Amino acid sequence: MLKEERHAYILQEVRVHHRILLADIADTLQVSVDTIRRDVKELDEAQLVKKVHGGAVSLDYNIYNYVAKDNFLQQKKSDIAKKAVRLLRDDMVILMGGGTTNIEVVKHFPPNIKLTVFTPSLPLATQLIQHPTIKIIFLGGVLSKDAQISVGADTILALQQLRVDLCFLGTGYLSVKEGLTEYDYEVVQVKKAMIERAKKTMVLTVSAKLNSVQRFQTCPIQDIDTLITELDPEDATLTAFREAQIQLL
Amino acid sequence: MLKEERHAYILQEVRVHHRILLADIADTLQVSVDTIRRDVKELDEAQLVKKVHGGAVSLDYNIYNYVAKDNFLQQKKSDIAKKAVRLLRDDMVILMGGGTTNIEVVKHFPPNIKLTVFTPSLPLATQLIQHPTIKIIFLGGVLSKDAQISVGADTILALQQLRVDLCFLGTGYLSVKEGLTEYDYEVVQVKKAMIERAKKTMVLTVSAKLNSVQRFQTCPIQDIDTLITELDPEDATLTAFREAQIQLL
DNA sequence: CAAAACACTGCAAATATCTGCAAGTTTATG
DNA sequence: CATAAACTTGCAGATATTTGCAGTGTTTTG
Repeated sequence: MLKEERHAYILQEVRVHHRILLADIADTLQVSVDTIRRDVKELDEAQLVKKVHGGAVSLDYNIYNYVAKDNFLQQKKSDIAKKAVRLLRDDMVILMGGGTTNIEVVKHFPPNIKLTVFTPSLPLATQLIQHPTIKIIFLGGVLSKDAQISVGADTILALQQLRVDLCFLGTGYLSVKEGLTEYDYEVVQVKKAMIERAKKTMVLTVSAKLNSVQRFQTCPIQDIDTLITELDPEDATLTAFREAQIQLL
Repeated sequence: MLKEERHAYILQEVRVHHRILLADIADTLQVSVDTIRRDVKELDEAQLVKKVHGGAVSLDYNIYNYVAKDNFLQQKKSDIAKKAVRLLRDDMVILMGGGTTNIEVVKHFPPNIKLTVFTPSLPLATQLIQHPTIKIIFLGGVLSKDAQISVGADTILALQQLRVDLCFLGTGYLSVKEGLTEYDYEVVQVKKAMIERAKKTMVLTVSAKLNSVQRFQTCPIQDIDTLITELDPEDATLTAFREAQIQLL
């Protein structure tokens, strides 16, 4: 194998996954880690990748974005995500909706976890593609420009063929009295189908969004199994949900 | 064996495999490695291949030019995109594959055009979402991490329900003899289905990619209606395609 | 702060390249 | 047609590059 081929392979991997591990590449290409280290060093000197301890990252992939954006709300979402990933086990099949909280969950996926994720969300799928071991099935359909998810009959039909372990819903407004509500009718239809096809439904939301109500109902409160917020499960804000028999994390 | 014959053979091998090993060629042609080395040196000086330690690689595979070439390549892709959008009319229904050239086409869509676009490509859908008047239908399926498009049975089945006006294919390698080829088998299956469901198929590619061949055939040259490159349709490079009755833009 | 993972250095073996040369082949020319 | 000049090819020996490994230093992580 030519050095140039290895270089091309490394660049390709960096383009697709935004980051690589030297050991992975060495293993795949059947050469020593030292060789890959030297390759990456050259690519770094040629300003094609950025070499870091243990691997390399893409130049345009802005790691600082992630930290810089770490504002107050982001911190809460990160806390929610950490709780959510604790529910995951290898070989689970899950459904994920859209929203920045769910994206945060994907960022917190353990690097080696083996999951099958079904999603109608374009941004979520884009985030998932960067994970090395997740199998992603995108639920096709008409793309809603607002929500950036597939909606409509095709999406609902595709959902009806599934039976998954968990469903993570990251958008929407939850209230004890009105249940889960939404302002977009088409999104409601998709979420209904998602909840129906999952054994357990988890709602992920920052506490500020609780007790709000929107125009359309996705489901009554009883259909929600678990509520994950940034708050301690014992927090007084959540009392009403605790009384409604919702599991709190 | 004449030197020119060896040169032709070497160029052919480089076109097909993107790389060669001096020792392989020497063995196949039954001449010394030194001779092949000198041949490759000449081809390198003539800017037809790039000589590297142990062999040679094709120029468009030459990663060191990657950054420098990028703007140049971008200009070509922009030229291709401008030609492609001239084919669009309001209320058309089209299919678009992946690749940076297709993304460029989307960027060149007129702001008010009314189109329905079906696509299995995640990056393309993400780009399309920014357009105000396009109706997008994402073709769902298992997401290929390399190609960033949906592949597999679900995608093919969804495609089989369509009948569209135009299909834009932006990746792949086109040669008169071998037709449209690809290195990813699953992508080939999707593209086959796309071509089948479109009244007309347009291949969009920079001229450097022409006359290259990959492992799997998507379709023979006759199934392609139009070839759009950055070159003038009368350019001598395209003669073989003109003779194959391909419309050139 | 200690263990684990990773990086760096120098070295040796394998492989590739370069140089000069001699033998063979082709081409040009009177 | 004869012959010199130019080119081509393979080989041998010297030089250079690549690669994996072992030993040692550095960074990361819990």
